[in-house]
Amino acid sequence: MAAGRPREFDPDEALDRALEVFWHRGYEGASLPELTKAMGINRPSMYATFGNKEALFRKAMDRYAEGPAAYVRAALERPVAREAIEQILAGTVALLSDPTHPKGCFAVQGALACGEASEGIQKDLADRRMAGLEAVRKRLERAKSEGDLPDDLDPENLARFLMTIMHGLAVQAAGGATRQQMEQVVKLVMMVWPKNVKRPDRKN
Amino acid sequence: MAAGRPREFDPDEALDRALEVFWHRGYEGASLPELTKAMGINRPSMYATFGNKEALFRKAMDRYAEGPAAYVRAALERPVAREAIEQILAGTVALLSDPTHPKGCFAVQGALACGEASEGIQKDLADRRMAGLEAVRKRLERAKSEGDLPDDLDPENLARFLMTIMHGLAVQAAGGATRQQMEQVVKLVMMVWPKNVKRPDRKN
DNA sequence: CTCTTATTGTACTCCTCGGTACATAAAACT
DNA sequence: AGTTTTATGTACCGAGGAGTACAATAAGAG
Repeated sequence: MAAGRPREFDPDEALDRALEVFWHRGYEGASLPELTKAMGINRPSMYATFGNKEALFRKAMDRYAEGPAAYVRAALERPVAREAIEQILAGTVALLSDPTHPKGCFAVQGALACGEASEGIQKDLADRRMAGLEAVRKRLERAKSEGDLPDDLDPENLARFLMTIMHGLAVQAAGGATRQQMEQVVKLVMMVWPKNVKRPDRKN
Repeated sequence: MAAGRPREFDPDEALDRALEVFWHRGYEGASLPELTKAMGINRPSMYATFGNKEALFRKAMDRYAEGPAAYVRAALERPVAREAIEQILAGTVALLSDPTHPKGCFAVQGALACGEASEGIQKDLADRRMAGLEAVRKRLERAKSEGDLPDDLDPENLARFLMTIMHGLAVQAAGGATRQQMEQVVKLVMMVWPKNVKRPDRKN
């Protein structure tokens, strides 16, 4: 089989650049000229490699989940629930205030409100956020079954509370809040989050 | 002075309709055809009355602050800080789950991320959110001076915590969260919010 | 009734958008 | 070598965006 002319760019790297633009501008606010310029390629190369703007955005979503947002999954693996939540919030603040990324959260500002043509993207992003909620909820269910969470607290409500904080911080960051300001909010949250029930080193 | 042909629509009502469209679609996602159709007028009438799309959006911002979002100001006038905060959160949930309005918060999703051309709008909306933060902060400063807030709590941090909850709820609502789900979050917040220090009826 | 003024509706303008045709270039295969 | 295959770059396409020119219309002023 003939292999043809080799590609002159790294698709993963180009995707990372595209993610940054979508992150900064949102799906609709990111134009193809701005995207391709950031990616360092021309338009036909983008279409040949990624399909179209929508497909590029979806691949950027995956990239975000596996890259910048991977800290959530990692944090949830902690044996003690309270530490998992603490680590999630620390990771959130770190990401939101990382000067090497656009301000805010890609999953929030990628397509929070949009024209009719982008409603599919909007829904998919909302589903991703919902998946995050589910992951936290499941982790808190586990904590409850392990006696790692007070009996009178509902994992679903607590998970939604945590997502509310995360998404609220994302809006603060988009509006220019500093790392210190967000850290203070997290500090308040952790002051009121249920204290450990089980010993840190007992299980898992 | 000759008065000319009379206007055939009510500007305030038309502005309300425009607000709903901007609320639903965001600044960039709202097209002029969709706007004017909802307003029940044609394009030249819109330009003659409001200036242009950007001016229309800014007037919609004012309308939002004085209308749907006016509950914040009202709540802050309550004599007891904890009741003020409770009322703000109740009002937030009520607004976010009001089926007569688009899902979510206009001030958050109006222009959270956008193209370069709309950055002025984006900044102005962020300033509005910041003004809300300032109003809450001032109210909590007052509470502190009145002995209505524990000494070890910083009004600024607490205010930002509250805004984080409000904006986080706005994202939840945009993603389809129900009134009940949001109420549960608020319940959790109020469980941990500092209890009254002064008597409810002493001052003011 | 006529003149003036301001709104209305249609039909445009120009611009940018996402997406693509097509010719050229650079590799592998025979 | 020549052929095949794939990527690149330019230059385009139709669609939809915001904004406007202009003629028609509806009131008050004289």
